Amino acid sequence: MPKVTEEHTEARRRQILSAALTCFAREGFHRATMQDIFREAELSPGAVYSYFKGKDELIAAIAAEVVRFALGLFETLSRPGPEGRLHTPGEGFAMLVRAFRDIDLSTWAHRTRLGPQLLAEAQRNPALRGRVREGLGRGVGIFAELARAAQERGELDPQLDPEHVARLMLAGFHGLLIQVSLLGDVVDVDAYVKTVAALLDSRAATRQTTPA
Amino acid sequence: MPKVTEEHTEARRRQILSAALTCFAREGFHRATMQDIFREAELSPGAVYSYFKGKDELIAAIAAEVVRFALGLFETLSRPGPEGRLHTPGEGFAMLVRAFRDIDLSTWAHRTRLGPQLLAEAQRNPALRGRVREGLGRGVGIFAELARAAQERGELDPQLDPEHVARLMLAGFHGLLIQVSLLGDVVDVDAYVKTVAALLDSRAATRQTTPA
Amino acid sequence: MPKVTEEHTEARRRQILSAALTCFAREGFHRATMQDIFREAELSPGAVYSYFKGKDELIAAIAAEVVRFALGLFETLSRPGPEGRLHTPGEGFAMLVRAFRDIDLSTWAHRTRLGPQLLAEAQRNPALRGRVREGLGRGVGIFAELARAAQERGELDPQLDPEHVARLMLAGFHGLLIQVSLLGDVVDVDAYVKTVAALLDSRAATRQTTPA
Amino acid sequence: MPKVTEEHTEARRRQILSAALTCFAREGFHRATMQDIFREAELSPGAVYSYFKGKDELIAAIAAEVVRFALGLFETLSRPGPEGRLHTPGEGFAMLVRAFRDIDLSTWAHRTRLGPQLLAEAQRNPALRGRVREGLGRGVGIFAELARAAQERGELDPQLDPEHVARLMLAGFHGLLIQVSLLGDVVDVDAYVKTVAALLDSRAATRQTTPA
DNA sequence: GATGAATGAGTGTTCATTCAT
DNA sequence: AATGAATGAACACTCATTCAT
Repeated sequence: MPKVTEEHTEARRRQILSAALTCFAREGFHRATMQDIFREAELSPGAVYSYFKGKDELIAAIAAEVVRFALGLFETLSRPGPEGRLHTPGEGFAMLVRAFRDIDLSTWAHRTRLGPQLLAEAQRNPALRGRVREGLGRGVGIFAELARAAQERGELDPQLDPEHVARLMLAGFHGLLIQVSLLGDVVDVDAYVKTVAALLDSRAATRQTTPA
Repeated sequence: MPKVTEEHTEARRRQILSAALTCFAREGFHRATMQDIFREAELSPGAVYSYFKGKDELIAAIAAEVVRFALGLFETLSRPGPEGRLHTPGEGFAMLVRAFRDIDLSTWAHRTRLGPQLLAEAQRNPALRGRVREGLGRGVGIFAELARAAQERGELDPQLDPEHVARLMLAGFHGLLIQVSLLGDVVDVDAYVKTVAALLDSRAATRQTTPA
Repeated sequence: MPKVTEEHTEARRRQILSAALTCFAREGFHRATMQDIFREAELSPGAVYSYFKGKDELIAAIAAEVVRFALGLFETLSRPGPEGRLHTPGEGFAMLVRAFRDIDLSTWAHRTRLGPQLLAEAQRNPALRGRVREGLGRGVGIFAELARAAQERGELDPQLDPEHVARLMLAGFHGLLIQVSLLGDVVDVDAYVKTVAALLDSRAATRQTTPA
Repeated sequence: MPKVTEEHTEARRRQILSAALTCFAREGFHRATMQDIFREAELSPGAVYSYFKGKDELIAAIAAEVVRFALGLFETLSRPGPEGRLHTPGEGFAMLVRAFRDIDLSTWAHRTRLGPQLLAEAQRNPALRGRVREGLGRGVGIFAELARAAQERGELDPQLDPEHVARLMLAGFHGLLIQVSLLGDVVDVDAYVKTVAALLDSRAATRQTTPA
């Protein structure tokens, strides 16, 4: 009992989760077997099962981590930037993509594979579904807020529905993951982000000026 | 039951494919068992296996159909509309979503579930991967063309990279499927399409005017 | 009813049996499927099933044919040859091998494969077992008779047990089929026959000469 | 059940192999199901599959054991006996049959059934085929050697082709298995062996006397 | 706490056989 | 008589999970 500290426990959890993530990204949730994970983690079945109740819990834990990451990011996005105003939608979008690309708890390639799988799996797995919906809802809320703020500052066409601008931003992100996971480096992520941001932001500044 | 031909055979194929689609949409490719499909199709294992070589071929056939549909649609999009000019990107996007929503070979709900699954599955399944990549490539090509034409007509900011505008359009579509599959009717598809189209099209008319 | 004559019926039976024999020799009794046979016979399942009750009956019919052939041959062997005396064991052995090799109702290669399979299958299949035992018994009987006659003529060591000489002759035949089926042309059948015959017969030639 | 090793593993392998051998001898390779083997071994499917990759490997392992046994025996036969000379062909034959009859890793009845099946199966199964050919080749080589030595000692008719005498000896063995598997105790194995040995050996003694 | 051999329900698939036409 | 689409029991095999040590 004194032997095993909390740190040890947490380290083991991370070790297992990391192995699982690698396997899931490599093979998909269903094709990856628990044996694969035991091997990747260099741990016995019993060891893994004493930290997680089963495969579903492993998937859920990974999903939870991804969603937690996203929620934290949204939180950041909802706070004014250094210039003292809320980020523009374009800035927000760029920050989302970049933050997601720069985490180090696994490679960008792994994450682009995992994202679409998680999204697809969430359709059927109630535990995932709740979490993912929460993340989605929060994302739409934040981005809609940015859009509304931009409209108020006269930087975005006031006729556009902020909620649906927000949905497009999320879609733009999810769709990017899909394209990268299937096409790899053919997709120039930076150029994509720049184009999307330009489309979202340049927008109404123009508008505003125009009519007058 | 001898001397049955062509129509009968084709009808059976459709019956099986339709049952498979229902099961895959309901349970996911991996969780759906062949038994589920036999039951849904009200056919015996042997009957199904005499039309398709196995589960993989069933998945491949469904993917092929989806991709074929998309390619046909892209073909339509690449031809000038009634006004004698190419469709604007916004029109193109709206046509894509609406066409996909209005096919009747199964419900919209089924298709929104199937899409993300197909995209996720394509990561690991080489047969799917090739097809999906082809569809993706063609889609980017067509939408980029529309974007370029719009730029030439002075309707889209010439600074935007047409390829990445096209990628965003595809992403906007895939992301929509994801959101609808997870959130259901919470998503107002028509409003979404209108917003995206407005964002894509209104654009440069304004721009044009601005500099002055 | 008038349409289909008995000849027609018999021709169909032979057509089916011949196809089955080809398939069984090519794939083995268990691996060969009824579908293979339908294809080989260019006949529908129903057609085949109206002539034979099932796969087992097909196997039984082929076995029956082989055994009938062997029994006919043994009958011939049991009758005195042109010189007015019974054949020597060596002559008998040579006649057995040559007769079996020269039937034309299928190739020698087919028959060398079928033989060992039939013998193995007879262990478990009661219908075959009875027939094969009958053939075996008759073979031992005939060859033992030849051996006894040779002993009486002073051409074979009288100390040898005729029954077991007969068993060796049959074994020499079955073992030849095995070797040919596994080694193909590596086995020089004629040289083998000559050697076996010499071993069985020469014996007494010596003997003959001796007394003098 | 952790920390089990070597002996345990080897014991399990033998337990499974033994169960498989029993089932194969009882039902034949194809009719025996894996379920039969699980039941006979009193083990679960997973347990069996963790020791052997599949049914084919089980068959291959059994074949390997039989061939290994035969090769070891041939090795023994190729060495001079107590009298300082090579065994006569008749002695060699008797040793082969007796050694095969006296192993205790399963009953003689089982082995007489397995032999012909293995020989038949080897026709189609390339893995078996290679092994069996090797055993056959070695057997012919050894027996031919014994025959040649006997010829040199003046104990065997020098006109006989040693290779084909050897083939007859192998055939005499395989054919014995066939007869015993089909006829059971009707066959007096000892008398058979004595007769065959006498035929092979007594031979030239006679010869010797003749010329004079 | 950790091990890993063992479990067994469940999977995708095959194929001898039937029977409406 | 002949067809061939359809059946469904049976098969080989997988893999998430357990538990004696």
